[in-house]
Amino acid sequence: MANGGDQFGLAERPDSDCMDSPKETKQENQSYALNSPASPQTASSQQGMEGIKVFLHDRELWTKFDEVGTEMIITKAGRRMFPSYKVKVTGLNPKTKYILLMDIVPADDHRYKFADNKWSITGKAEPAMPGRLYVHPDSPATGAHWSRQLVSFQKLKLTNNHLDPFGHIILNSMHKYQPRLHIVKADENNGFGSKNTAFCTHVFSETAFIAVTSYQNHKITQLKIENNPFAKGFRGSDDNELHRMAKLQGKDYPVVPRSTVRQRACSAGSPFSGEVQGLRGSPEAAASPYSCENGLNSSSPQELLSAPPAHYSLPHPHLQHGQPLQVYHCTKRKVEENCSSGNRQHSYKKPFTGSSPSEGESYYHPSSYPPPPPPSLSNNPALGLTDSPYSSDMGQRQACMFAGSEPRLDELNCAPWSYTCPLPSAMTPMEPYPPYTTHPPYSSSPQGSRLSAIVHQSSPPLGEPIAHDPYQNQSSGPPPQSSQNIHSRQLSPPLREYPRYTPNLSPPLYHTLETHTHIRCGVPEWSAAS
DNA sequence: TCTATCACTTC
DNA sequence: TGAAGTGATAG
Repeated sequence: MANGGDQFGLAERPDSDCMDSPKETKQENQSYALNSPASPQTASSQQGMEGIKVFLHDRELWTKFDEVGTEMIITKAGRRMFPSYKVKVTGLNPKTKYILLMDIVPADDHRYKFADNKWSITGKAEPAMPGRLYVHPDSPATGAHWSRQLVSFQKLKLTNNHLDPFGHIILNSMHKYQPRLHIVKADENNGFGSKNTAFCTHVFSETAFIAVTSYQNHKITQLKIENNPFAKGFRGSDDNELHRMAKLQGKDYPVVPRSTVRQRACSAGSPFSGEVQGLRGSPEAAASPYSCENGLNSSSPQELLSAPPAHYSLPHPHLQHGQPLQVYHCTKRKVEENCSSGNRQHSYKKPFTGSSPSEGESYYHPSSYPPPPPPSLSNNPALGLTDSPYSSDMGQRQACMFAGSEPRLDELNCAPWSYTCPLPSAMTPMEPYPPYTTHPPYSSSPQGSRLSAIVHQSSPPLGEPIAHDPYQNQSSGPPPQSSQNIHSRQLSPPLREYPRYTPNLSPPLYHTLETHTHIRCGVPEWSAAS
């Protein structure tokens, strides 16, 4: 791959302030574990999170895009990502319930432009959009469930509508982002956010992308057309395309598609070759994700919530491309801790690039950094996910989104975010986030805190040190470890719906959790997990 | 840059 | 069969 990371200008890697440098953190294969220095408790706190490994599905395809400089269309109505974000997860306790969710955080604080066939920085990023979390519709579900098959986030949609009422992830056009996967151990209520919530975060640098309202690089257009079934109609090696175009234009004669022309013109070099090259860092690393494990948060989930989004703030977190992020464990620390130090900011900056680990390697992320952490889960009922994961209606289940206000890293802090769970049906429109404010008001609400943290963190996280996971990256194959045993799914106990979310969480909640998130009351079956 | 609309596709 | 996801296109 190209230089991965550079394409989009991400050259820098996060430093380690907060986190240990990748190297340090990196632990070989297994590393994800938690040993993050930061967390003292790693062992215990991380309760079972340490052996979790995540493999990006279709890594090769992601890598192809990454090498060119992945672009994702964002529309007012919401657009799916392609390639789709799908992962294979192993190392989960079959009986323990987990909540899988994603967030997409700013990869740096720049605004990009595509000119001269390449991406370049054109200024400072706009304020981050409200951070939102996309909770996988099957959540909460047992480790057996998640391990059994690929976990797909293909229904996740991206939008540029700051007031989006559907719970889609809100992004700014011409800005670079990094998707992150968070695996959170469900609490007694099948939610997350409680104090001892354990979670880990995985980042695949090759999934970084620049959000656009229309494709800038024709190479990306071509890759999308070639690989996305829904774009099949545009594949036209034959005359089909010309005929189609002619038809569209109402002409009898073949017309050369504009795109074709344009593409040709551009195709010459890789766009990103320029300074800003790719999102990704080293090609090699591509597959691996890095994760940061957070073992547990001691702090209540809420704390997490409260954490601010980090994005911008961070100095550039550029992730390294290619590198796997591994999990950072933020373990137990309180948010404050996480957030606090100023230094941390820099941490992000440093890209993991440095030595990007080879594919195989993974870096361990210390969780320390404030936010990187995952989603905060909240105790809130709201956040609680109730349902039975397996319920037949899964289809119906919708993913929940949690929104935060802004994820800013800057502050590193702990500003709280709001999250929402939008459900299409049930969603309540939430309020928009406070527009770009930096700190959301919500900050510290207990309830939301953790989530927000995650959310926020999300942003920041990128910068954070990430661990690379060697394994993870392996695109395909997950290591054997995953236990395939499938435990029967436990149905969840009766669900409880939660009352809508209240203000405490974060103000902007976009949505009600109700739907998705119902929380259940006691069902401790999984408790054993750790 | 962004949006609405189009024809085409998958599901 | 219709809903929904695609990139292309014009404005």
